[in-house]
Amino acid sequence: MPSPYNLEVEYNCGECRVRAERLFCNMGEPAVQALDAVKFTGLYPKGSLLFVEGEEPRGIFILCSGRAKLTTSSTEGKTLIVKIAEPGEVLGASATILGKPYEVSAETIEPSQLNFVKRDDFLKYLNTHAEACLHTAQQLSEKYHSAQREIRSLGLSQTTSEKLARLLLDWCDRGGELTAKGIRLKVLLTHEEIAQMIGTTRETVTRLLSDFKKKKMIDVKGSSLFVLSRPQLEHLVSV
Amino acid sequence: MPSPYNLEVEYNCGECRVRAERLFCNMGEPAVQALDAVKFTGLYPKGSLLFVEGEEPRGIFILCSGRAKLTTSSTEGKTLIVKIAEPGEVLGASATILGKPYEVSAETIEPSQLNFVKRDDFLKYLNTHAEACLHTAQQLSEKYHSAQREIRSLGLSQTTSEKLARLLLDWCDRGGELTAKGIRLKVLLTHEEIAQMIGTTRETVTRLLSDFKKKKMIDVKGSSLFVLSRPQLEHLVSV
DNA sequence: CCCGCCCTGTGATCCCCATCACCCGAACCC
DNA sequence: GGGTTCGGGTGATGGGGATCACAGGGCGGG
Repeated sequence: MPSPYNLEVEYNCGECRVRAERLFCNMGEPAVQALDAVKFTGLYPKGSLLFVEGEEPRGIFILCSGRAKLTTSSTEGKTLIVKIAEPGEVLGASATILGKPYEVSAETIEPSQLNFVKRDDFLKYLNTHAEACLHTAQQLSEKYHSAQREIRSLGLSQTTSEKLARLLLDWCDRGGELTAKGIRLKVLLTHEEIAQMIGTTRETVTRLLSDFKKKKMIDVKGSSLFVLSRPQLEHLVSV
Repeated sequence: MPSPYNLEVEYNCGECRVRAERLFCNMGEPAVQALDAVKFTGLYPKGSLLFVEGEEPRGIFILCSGRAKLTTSSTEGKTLIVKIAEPGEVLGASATILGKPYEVSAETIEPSQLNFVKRDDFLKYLNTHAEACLHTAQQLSEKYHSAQREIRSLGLSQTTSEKLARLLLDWCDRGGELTAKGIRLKVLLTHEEIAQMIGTTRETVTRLLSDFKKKKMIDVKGSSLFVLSRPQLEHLVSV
């Protein structure tokens, strides 16, 4: 099958190979088939806006592959990246359920496959499929959980280096690759975006990273970031 | 019926007068009766710890009356108040659903009635009562929504006065009483607690409040706080 | 090839607010 | 009545980081 953006596309949830690994999608046949019936599969290039903060909820997006950043921004143009969504996550569920405006914006940062379900269809689906409802509750719990982590990081950190250290440690836990040189992280974000993740400025991120380098805690080679001394990083984090 | 702490107690959800107003409890007969069968009603004085951050989830608490503060704290002893929970809210649901440790601590700040449901019972209840599951999803959506607001406030505010102004405006929206002198708020929190809500120090809150007073934006009489000029407060808030 | 754009790196400056230190009044309780 | 505790009010000080300004480097596109 020809697939744009070099994406492996799976149009049929029933045949999806990775379904079992996905918190939400891992449901029994009836629920999956019913989902297949109402969803619209879409392919999106990097930088696609799925929905915008404040907009009335049109429905939910299930992130099948790729990644998306969830952001919120002030009228002054300052932007905060709330979360980088990974495959398997459901985007826009809370707003869709409550019928309130989306509380964040969602934008793909890689070519991505997403399954869209219209609001009415989704609500009907939840009402008729208890299993889907349960999985949605789990998804929402996860989302709340990670929002809570973000709150801790933003509210309890004393200094900006603590926030940055916490972010790096977070990355180690979820995508670190062990090498001889230390834990290798692929950094696909610019300093600007890292700054937006921890609520600071681009310059400060640059300065802190080179400070970490000077102290031999990390090393940067191209888009790879090596964590040389995890203990030192942890030492910066109080909480 | 004799009731400790001057609380009106309702032991029977089926007969609860305010049930219809409560997002979660407003369910049909079967779901309510099943809830009645597994819940334990408890009365708690001010300052009761319902659960503690990091603890394995024992179950959920439904806040029938009273209020509770949800907090998270660093090892250094710094505390952040994440939310003041109001009657009708379900506490500890996300941790209970995921089987992960509670992500916040919950402590009553008024004498409160709470209905407790053990984890296993709650999970069974969700599995057998689709309506309850749907209402739980709504509850979780609400929680996520308010967490998102908190993230915005913590991450996007430029200054502390902005955060404080935002908090006051929030209070106006949810519990303001219109009087000739302006919007009256009953402040039941100490400066210390206000500081913990916006991630700053007690001294700064004191200074900012007296600054606001000097600028005739607010006035304080005992535990009443009058918002004299809402527009001026809004002007401090950029987002 | 060279121009423009985006990302990174760094210096200088300034100000907000955390921190420490102390005082005061009110409530509370031996 | 005299401690004691708790909440509120204020001054002095210092540092962290936002802000502004500019320089270099990689990279794509005309």
